[in-house]
Amino acid sequence: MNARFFELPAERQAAMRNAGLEVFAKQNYAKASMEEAARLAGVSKALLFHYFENKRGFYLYLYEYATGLVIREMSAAHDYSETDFFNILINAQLSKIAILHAHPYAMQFITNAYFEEDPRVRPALADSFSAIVADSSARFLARADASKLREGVSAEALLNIVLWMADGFMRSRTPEQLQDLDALNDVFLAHVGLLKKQFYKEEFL
Amino acid sequence: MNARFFELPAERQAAMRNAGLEVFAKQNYAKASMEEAARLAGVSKALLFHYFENKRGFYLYLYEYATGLVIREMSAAHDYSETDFFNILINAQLSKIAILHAHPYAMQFITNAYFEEDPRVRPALADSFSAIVADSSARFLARADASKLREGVSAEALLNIVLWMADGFMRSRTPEQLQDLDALNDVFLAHVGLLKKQFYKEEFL
DNA sequence: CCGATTGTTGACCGAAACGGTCAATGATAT
DNA sequence: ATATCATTGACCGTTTCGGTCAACAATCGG
Repeated sequence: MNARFFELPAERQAAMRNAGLEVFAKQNYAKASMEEAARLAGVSKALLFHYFENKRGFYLYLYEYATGLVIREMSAAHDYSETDFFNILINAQLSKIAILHAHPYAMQFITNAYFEEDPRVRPALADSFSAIVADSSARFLARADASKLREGVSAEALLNIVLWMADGFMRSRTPEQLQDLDALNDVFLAHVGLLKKQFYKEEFL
Repeated sequence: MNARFFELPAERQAAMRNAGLEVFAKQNYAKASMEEAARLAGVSKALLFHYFENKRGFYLYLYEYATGLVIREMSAAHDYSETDFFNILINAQLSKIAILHAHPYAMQFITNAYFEEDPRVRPALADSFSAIVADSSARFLARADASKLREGVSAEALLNIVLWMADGFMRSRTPEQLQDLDALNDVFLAHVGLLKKQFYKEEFL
């Protein structure tokens, strides 16, 4: 790619990046259109090809950008000293909410990349990132303090419930709801608080 | 449309329908391709146009089919005498699971149709179906017996949790997992059972 | 004020895919 | 044998695809 891209005003860079993340988040590599990305970014198609050698180069730059962004944001907010079951999950989910608020298409882009099979880009996509995500549940369960949970409550099952719920919650948000970060956090915290109240032994509430 | 379509062997009808539901579930009306639908159905594009006058006719037939299917399946399993909070939700979700098992793209097709804005089809899409879905939560809350819930538990909040969780659960299923209907039901029931155990007063367990 | 560099675009290219048509083929049933 | 009908490959004109390029405009160092 053309390194002069990074000399552009930040908003222009962001416009191209966000447009690219959007088209590749909504379709697979083959079907996503550079023309549409340019349209969404508000620049000419020729300009996109001026900064990125071709579709593949654009895609791979976005991949690097999105994975870097998510790893950075997720680990920045991570507190390794925290052991409370719900607090760990809440912190992780608040980070995800913040990412989705600031970069609505970055997560979906990464998810698509994980399943992307196009031979033009598949070999260039690392599995390291997916590997980190894959066993994050195991690492969570190893660290989270399950002793605060009421008798007979499976930590794995409760983790599933919270993760599925968080996923469903985020997906059911309208674009307007995604705009209001504080309201988003409040609603999520209120519901997870309800879970916590029922699943923790009384002495830990 | 050509009524002779219904004289075809059932598998052939299903192949065309499922292919159509798939392409319109994955893309909006404008971007979805009749060519791809034919490819997925394993028939020639000309045959599709033989049975459906044009893209619009195909889409509108699928809309009618999908909404009819979902309404039929959902109401067939519905028990109006049931008032238990969790049982109502479980029954509804088991119906959804069965639909998603048998017609993996019908639900997403309907969701897309709800947001479809293309002027060629938008005017022909009824809002009656969406209206039914929209206030189903209110009707549920009016009928469900919230008195079994522990002190201080909001029925609305718990409903959200279960719905979001069910949504996240279904979305995280792999295609292979979607194949095994019994296992699907078991996993879902186990998790919802865990919720029930914590949210119901002890005398109702 | 100059010329060189760089940001930006409209017009264009050949190829592919689009929605849609049609003549021809093959099967079936009377 | 004939009429009916399922089915398709080839084709139409149009649009969109990834990608290129010449040209214009802005900026900047001398």
